[in-house]
Amino acid sequence: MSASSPLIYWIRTDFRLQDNAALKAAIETGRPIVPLYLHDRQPEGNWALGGAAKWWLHQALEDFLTRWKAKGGRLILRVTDDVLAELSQVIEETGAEAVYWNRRYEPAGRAVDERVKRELKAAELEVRSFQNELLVEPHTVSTGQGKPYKVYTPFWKAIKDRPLPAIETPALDKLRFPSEWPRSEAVEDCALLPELDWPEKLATEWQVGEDAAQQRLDRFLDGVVNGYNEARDIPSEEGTSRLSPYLRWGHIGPRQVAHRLHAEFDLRQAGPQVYMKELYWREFAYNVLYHFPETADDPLRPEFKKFPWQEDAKLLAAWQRGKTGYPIVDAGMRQLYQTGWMHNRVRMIVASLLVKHLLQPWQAGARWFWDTLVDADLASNSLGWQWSGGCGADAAPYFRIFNPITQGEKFDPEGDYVRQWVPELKKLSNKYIHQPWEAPSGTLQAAGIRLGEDYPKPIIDHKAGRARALAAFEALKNA
DNA sequence: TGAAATGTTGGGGCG
DNA sequence: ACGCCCCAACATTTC
Repeated sequence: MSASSPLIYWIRTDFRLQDNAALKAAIETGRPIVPLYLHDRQPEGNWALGGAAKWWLHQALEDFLTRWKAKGGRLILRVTDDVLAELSQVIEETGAEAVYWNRRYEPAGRAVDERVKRELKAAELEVRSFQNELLVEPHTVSTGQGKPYKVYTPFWKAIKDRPLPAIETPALDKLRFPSEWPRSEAVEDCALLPELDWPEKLATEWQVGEDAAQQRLDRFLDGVVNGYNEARDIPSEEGTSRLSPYLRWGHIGPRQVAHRLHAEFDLRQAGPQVYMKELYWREFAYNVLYHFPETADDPLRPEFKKFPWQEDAKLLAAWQRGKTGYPIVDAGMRQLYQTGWMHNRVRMIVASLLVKHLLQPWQAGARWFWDTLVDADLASNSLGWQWSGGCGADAAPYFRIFNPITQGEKFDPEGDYVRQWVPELKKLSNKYIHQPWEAPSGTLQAAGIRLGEDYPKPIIDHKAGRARALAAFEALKNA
């Protein structure tokens, strides 16, 4: 092997130059580096990127192009239907003798990576993969019985005292690039942007890229995290980190977040401690999906395959568009569609309504979130929806049914969140903001609301919906 | 990281 | 003074 032949750094969801294990190791070889992104037009499995994710990816690629250019290099972009064939092609064009990447963990990606690694090694290339996107890789965790954890708390206890993996700082000043570059396609060739005006709304909401990720973290650690344990439940406040899309796309890594928490905070304090545990919920989600790869599509608890869902396209559509008649739910669904993101407390509330009151399969909700969230992450999304459906790892018991009225009153007591996203209810007083159908007709009129026209009546009566969900669960138990 | 139903307790009004 | 009732507040259990 020639020491001056190029090395391909294969980029997937690790759009950052800092804290990058594969890149660090690549630079240390002293070889010229070819940064490569392969856009797979026809990925295997059911989870091709959703619309919001594609929009984000487009911006991420542009950010990364700029970033590599600033370093005197390039980002090579290829659109393909066959990742292995395209990678082999680039290897041939460049004369590369090594390929490095950071590991991914979802089932389809793992299958591709295993095949690629086998084939390239058979062709006598040096192939290395690295831990970069997780604090704890799933294959290193098991219970005393040698089984995967299915409950968060024991999982957390088992791994919380492990030393944090060290930050991997690439020596960017030692970067070398080849003198001749292979051809690259343009970001536009990936055809990631939809024809709708949707992206304009997303663009006003999100700054995409590595710098923006660091700014988000700075802002969160500059105070917000101290109140996180309580403020995280109030959707009208900036009480959460909003780092989820940045973690999803690797603009920032969990090591960077965890190390700063350790360095700058006392983790016995409630705020930083609760946030750290949330970071480990992400680890738990990856752990579950890794060990139970079917859980993106099927319930972890197999008896739930027979749950008597009552699929109904109209109900689903009303939920998707934020027209259920329950203000806190509609506010959440509209925030999601308009910004590509929804506050986590509200995610639980809207999920409960869809799965319980409306008896729609959790997979339908998971799919909508997958298409509309900029942070759509297969592991977290699957875990979250199975949690809501009562059929997953450490799930809420099925009979835990959120009351959308009291949840609204508890977590949006002044109605600020509802008024922001459901402006037609703006003039309604706090007393009725979470249950407009209870308002006297004069009050509604004064607020300029004709119920059923300006704003829908409740799609289902809460008490009746709750009773029906419990009956469905009872039927499942007896089946 | 619930909610509702049911049970228990204790204070106050009142005959 | 006492028993009775009502009800709020809290605790427990049930879904």
